[in-house]
Amino acid sequence: MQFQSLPGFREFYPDACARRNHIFGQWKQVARAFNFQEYDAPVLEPLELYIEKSGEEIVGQLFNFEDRGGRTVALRPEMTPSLARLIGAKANSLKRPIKWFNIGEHYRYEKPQKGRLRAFYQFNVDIFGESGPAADAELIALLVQALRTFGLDSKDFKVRLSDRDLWLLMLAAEGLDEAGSATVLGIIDKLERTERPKAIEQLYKVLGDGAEGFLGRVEQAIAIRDFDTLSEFILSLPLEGDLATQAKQRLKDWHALLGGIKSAGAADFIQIDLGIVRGLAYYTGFVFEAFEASGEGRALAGGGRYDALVNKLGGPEMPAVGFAMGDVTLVDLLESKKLLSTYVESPDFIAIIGGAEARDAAMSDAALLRSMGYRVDYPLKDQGFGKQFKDANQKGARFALIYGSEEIEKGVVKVRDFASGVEQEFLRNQLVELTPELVSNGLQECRP
RNA sequence: GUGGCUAUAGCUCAGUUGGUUAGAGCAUCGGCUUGUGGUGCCGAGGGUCGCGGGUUCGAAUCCCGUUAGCCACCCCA
Repeated sequence: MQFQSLPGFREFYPDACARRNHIFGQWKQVARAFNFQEYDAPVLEPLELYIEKSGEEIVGQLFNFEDRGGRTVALRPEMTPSLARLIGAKANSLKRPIKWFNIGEHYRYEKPQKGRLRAFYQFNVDIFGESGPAADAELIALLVQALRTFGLDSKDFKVRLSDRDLWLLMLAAEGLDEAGSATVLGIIDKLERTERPKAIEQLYKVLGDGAEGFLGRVEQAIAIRDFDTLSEFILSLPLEGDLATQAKQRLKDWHALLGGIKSAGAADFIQIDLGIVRGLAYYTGFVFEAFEASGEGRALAGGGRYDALVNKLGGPEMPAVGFAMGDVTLVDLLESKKLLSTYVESPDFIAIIGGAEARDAAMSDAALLRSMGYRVDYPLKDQGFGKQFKDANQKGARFALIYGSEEIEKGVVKVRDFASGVEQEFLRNQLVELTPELVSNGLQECRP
């Protein structure tokens, strides 16, 4: 019987695993640089947690089952509900702002295809306890940095920035109530992939004869790419009283957000684009998605504000903003831009062993160097010198430790620096003292 | 859930109108005297040609079915 891995699940051979760890390392480093703290949460959760957040239809896309105790459970498809629970449970004792991140595997039962698997890693970054746009700016700056750290620049990706609050104001100006707004936002979210007549048909159900004119105004809004035009557009909306005040305040928030992003050096990566709505109902303010600039490929990351979710999942009122970045589309992009190399680590030392007696000496020295934290290897079976040197080279060793009968007799080991070709004998009983200097400087050609 | 494409060695692929025992490169392993460098030379292992049926004297090749993978649509927290 031949076994294969399950569809959409990956196996990581050492080179792939090293590459994955490199990506995690970069993510982690950026999160640390922004002073976010790492947390973790269970991979398996009660199914109800996800239904509560996203509704029954979610179940079709979950790895869910009944455990032996009769509990209905699911592998986590995302981190946010677990995180919201963690936050909610200790909300009153956590110092704010709460800046947390996680890197973990997530699972969705979907048909695997390009950029999308059933098991994937996500970099989740969130800020809780700060409702002002400074938090959104901080998070977007981190998102941009988390992509730039791989060598991607503003020609490679953009962060499209939108705002559900502005949309709600625009829709209020159109006379839509809350329910109507929700429906229309869903349509706007998909506008990019919908043919125009079809969109009008969908809008007609909510707006009647005004659908086509409405769509025109929506398209006008979506085309806006700079703040001044956006500002003008919003101020020209037929809003009165409280709504007009809200609109002005919201523009101030936009101004602050864009200012913050600019100060963080991320302005080149931002593209105002109200076409981004993000289908999820729980988003409440600014929303954003990082996209490959070419327009090809899937979203690299997505996020936004979700001020109501912690409360909805049983916690106190807690403003929140966060994003998630997946590893699958990121690796696709980095590969296409040739920004990934090989990350397998090479040994510091490989012993070249002349015979049985030499083997004892080599193993004893290897044990010593290993205990000092150096990466040391030696051949597990006796082989000719030529072959051993060849192998040492292929493994990328920095130094050869040569143990032949002459060296053993003298109580030394001959060290060869593969980079310079220089060899020097070291007294074996002085390895502890001499090795740090050797590793930091290597062996150089001696000049008189 | 719908559609398209593909399937030959670990990987990338050849394989003629159907014709002996299915090949190459890379990779792996061994050898080229137990004292010196990645690309050199010699050699070896490794394939039920995805699987099942059919046509034929004869099938990797033609036909039918099936499975898996990839890609696109749907969806995408």
